[in-house]
Amino acid sequence: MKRPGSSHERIYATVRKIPKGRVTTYGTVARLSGLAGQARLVGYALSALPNGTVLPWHRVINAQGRLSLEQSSSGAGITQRLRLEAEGVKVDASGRVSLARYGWRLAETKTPRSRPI
DNA sequence: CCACTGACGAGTG
DNA sequence: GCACTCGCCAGTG
Repeated sequence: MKRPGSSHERIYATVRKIPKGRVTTYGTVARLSGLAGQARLVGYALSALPNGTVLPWHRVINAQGRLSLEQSSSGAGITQRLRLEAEGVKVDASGRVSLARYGWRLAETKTPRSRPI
């Protein structure tokens, strides 16, 4: 049953489920939160994150496998990159991440092929 | 209530 | 790979 609560809470709950060393896309988070097709809502929810909220938001990237924040030329983009690398996720110079390698859930289930680690 | 903006996704050229 | 368009929802003035 769906709870008429805030969509933000569902999104936060989903983001919290992302295992360490893995990344996922906004669309995936939206889907797992019951908000399929509303990837923008995820981005909006994360942008409205209260100060001091504990959430692995840095594991959420866009469908292109890039760090949206880094693209937007924001200081936070650097933080996301550092946090990902600290977890073992390799980030390209262009802020690109291999979804085929670190992709969580969808990418993992849809592409169960061997992962050249 | 209307217009604009925003951490997106998918499609098209 | 890049630029543009449409669709989606929420917040702000």
